[in-house]
Amino acid sequence: MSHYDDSQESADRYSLRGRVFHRLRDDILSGKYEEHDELKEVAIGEEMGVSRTPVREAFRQLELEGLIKIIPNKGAYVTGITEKDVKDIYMIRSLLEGLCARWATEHITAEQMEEMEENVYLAEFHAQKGHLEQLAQLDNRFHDILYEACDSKILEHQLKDFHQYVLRVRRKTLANENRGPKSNEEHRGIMEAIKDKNPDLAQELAHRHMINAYENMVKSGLHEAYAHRGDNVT
Amino acid sequence: MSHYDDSQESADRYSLRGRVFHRLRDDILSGKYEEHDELKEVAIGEEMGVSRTPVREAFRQLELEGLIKIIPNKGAYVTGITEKDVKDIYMIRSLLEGLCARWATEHITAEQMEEMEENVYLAEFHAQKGHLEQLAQLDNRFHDILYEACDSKILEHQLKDFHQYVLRVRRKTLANENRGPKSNEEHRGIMEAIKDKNPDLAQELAHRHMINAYENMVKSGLHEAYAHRGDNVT
DNA sequence: GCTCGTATAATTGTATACAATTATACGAGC
DNA sequence: GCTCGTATAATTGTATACAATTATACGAGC
Repeated sequence: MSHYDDSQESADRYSLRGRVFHRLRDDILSGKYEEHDELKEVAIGEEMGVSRTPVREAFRQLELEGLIKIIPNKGAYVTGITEKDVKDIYMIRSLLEGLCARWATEHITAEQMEEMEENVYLAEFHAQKGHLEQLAQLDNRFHDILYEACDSKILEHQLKDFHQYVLRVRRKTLANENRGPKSNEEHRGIMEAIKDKNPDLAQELAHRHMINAYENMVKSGLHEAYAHRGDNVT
Repeated sequence: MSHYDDSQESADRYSLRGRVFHRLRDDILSGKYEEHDELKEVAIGEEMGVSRTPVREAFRQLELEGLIKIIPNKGAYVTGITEKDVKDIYMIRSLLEGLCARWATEHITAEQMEEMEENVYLAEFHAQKGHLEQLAQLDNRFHDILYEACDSKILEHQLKDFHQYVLRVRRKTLANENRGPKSNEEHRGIMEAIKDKNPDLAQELAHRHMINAYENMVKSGLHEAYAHRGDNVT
């Protein structure tokens, strides 16, 4: 559990180990490697043109991130994520997003408030135009702003971790054609509650927002999962 | 974020790397190494009689656990934990312990229920006798039972992680002489709510229990912190 | 005395060699 | 054809050598 650094940044991108780590992470999250796939040190090393040492170190990190499981003397295997795991994560997230919105109400800066408003208005525009790709990106950004605004390294890290983890089961854009605009309406509600300095309402709306996102995901069939990056699920 | 394995167990204890990892972890949590201390690969290696390779791999793991920060080409430094971090963790935990108690109400097994009851009765006995050490251990065990009973690998792992992390700021037993019995009374309430299959009450009580634990900790001065392992803070 | 630059030492980063462990191939025996 | 055991190959675990980077010592110049 790394509370102090964004796991995104912690493993530096410039050392060989950092590059191996990030690339393997992307490959797992994007679905290039699937559950139960075995990752072999030499094969990965040759593929990326490095020796086993940085690969091994990257493996240790991936294991703690929960993306692979290392069985001593045997090998490294890509881990899966069950539907129950996804549900649990969304339930946990719904509570923590609520807390985050509450704290954001108390700690948001003028600049962050500004960007959040802009985000909502811009998203409304793209929703009308049917620009799903932009909508998805604004959705992600909305949550990042919220996480930063809560002014808690610990909570921010926790939520980003969960969000990242859930990327693995993102569904195809199709399912989100209906959700996109509705999601943005909910963002507007959260944004206005924060602007009005109403922590109770902000918490409640952010909480519901996450539950709605989950229910929508289930309804549109999360099962065959594992889809494109950049999709909009929040 | 490792959702799939208890970080306790994931790094196997039998490889050199695993041993180095666990020993360094204990040393940091117990306060042998303090904030900003630098960990040098060769020094640690010599001290434990191993080469740099396992030490380096252990370092990568400790970094993701948030216990050290590695600055590329420079060194590994023990990270600190601020009072705000502790507060944030307790607020987050209070929500998640509530959720955990709710889920436990729905999923607890007969054996777990049995052990939980036993735990509460035994703790009451030790509280009357003034056995602080036993009380502390039963307190820890109570929470572990709760975590296991919620039947969610994700939530269980999350809560254990937080609990472990907070060990770093545990205060001396003294401060808990009053808290011990009170804490056990609260455990009894949670236990009975679970037994009565009352999820709302269980959630609320577990939530409050954690907030009370935090407030007690603050009242008795968490500041000069860093104390004995096995103390009772929940 | 202070600042700066350079030489040297210390330290981390990476590759590789060898040991230990596990997987695979394949034939003996039934 | 099936089971088992052994030889061989493949793979991971650990130590170590060398490269690259950073820290330290120390003297020149002001």
